[in-house]
Amino acid sequence: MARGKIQIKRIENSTNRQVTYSKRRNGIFKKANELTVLCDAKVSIIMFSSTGKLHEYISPSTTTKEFFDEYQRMLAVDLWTSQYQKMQEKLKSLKEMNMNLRREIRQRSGQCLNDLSFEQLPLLEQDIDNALGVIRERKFKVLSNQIETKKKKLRNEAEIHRRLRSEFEARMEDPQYGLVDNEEHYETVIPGFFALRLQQNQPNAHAGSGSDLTTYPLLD
Amino acid sequence: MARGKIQIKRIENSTNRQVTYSKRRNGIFKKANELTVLCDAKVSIIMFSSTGKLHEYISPSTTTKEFFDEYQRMLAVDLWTSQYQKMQEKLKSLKEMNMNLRREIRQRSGQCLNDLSFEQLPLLEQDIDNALGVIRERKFKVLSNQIETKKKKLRNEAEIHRRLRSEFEARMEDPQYGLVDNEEHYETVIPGFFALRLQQNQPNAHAGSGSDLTTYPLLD
DNA sequence: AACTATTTATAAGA
DNA sequence: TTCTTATAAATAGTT
Repeated sequence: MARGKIQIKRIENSTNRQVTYSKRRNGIFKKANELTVLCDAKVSIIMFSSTGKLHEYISPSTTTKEFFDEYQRMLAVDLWTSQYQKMQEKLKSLKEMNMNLRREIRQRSGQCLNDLSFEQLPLLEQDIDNALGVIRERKFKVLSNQIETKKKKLRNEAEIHRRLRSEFEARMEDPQYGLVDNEEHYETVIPGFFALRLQQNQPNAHAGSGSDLTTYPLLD
Repeated sequence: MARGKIQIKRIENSTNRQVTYSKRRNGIFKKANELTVLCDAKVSIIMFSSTGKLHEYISPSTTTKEFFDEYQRMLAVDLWTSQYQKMQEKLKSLKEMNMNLRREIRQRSGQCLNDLSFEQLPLLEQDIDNALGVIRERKFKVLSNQIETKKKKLRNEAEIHRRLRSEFEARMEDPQYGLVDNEEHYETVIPGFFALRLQQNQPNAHAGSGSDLTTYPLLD
């Protein structure tokens, strides 16, 4: 529009196109702002250049979000139906799934058995019976492991005890040391030594707690 | 900008303002379209006049929704946070809930017991054991009810049988009727009569199916 | 809505 | 990108 008229068609020269884009963009934004002020209007302009760069103008005193909200309200066209509705469907199906899972748990807990048909009842019973077996087996295994571990520890400490005692007795016979208060000596060398001996006499005092159904002997 | 320069400030004359709005709006839309063509850009313009009227320009080859979507993507700013994000949080929490419920069911089925601590195992066992008791009780009750119902039916039909037989015998002695094929007569009066008699001899043929753990006698 | 004097936007060049 | 400037385009005020 200056120094020669131009045809309104794509500018093939890339640099030129960019320059024109920049100039005209500013021109439009300026006009938009003038319109806003002169006519007390609200204007939103968003543009993407051919290179994908984003530029926007928005009248002062408003935000793009407000603009879109108002736009939606005006047209009564929900631009977000697709995403929104999909989400709502997902939500609904999840809630339903949730409800079913809860019901299954309730039934497995022995509640709400009225929902079950006569045929389903024995199936549920059998299923839960199996599960109970598995869980008992598992509990037993875990307990056994713990017992095994404790037994090993015990053996280990008994061994330490034995060695200390023999060393102690050897020293008792060694005139280099003479007589000392044995028990105090022991406590100095291994703190908790006497507690250990006590423990040997009542080893399963705390084993098996947590279940009032089954108890297992700690030592065989 | 013609016939005299104007100040860029709100046009107080309402008619004038409207006219200017209209003229300049067209000017901007024209410029926007030129930009679209010349520079291969995409432009969206939305404006509200001071009277609240909506006008929009959108580059051909795109839609306002696409535009907003792209705009959101570009800015990584969620314009719909309020509606959208809340929903996403809800979705997330539901999914999590769902997962937990599934895990509980798995554990109640005897799977994934590794997730349980040593203390939880006996609690689960006890819980399931209780549930099993409830379910067995329930099963028994339902079975008992069914048995009770069948017994009543049976008594009822036996009574019908008894009455028919006595009526039949009374008629046999009545010379008015003479001799007839008794069984055919019976089938006509009560279809399934002979089947009923059969049933009386093996009443619990199908009772107790569905459970291989417990069976109950149909009659006491 | 049309006209037109004038302002403004801008294409091309620097 | 910015400045310059000749010129095209937009438009304020008028009809």
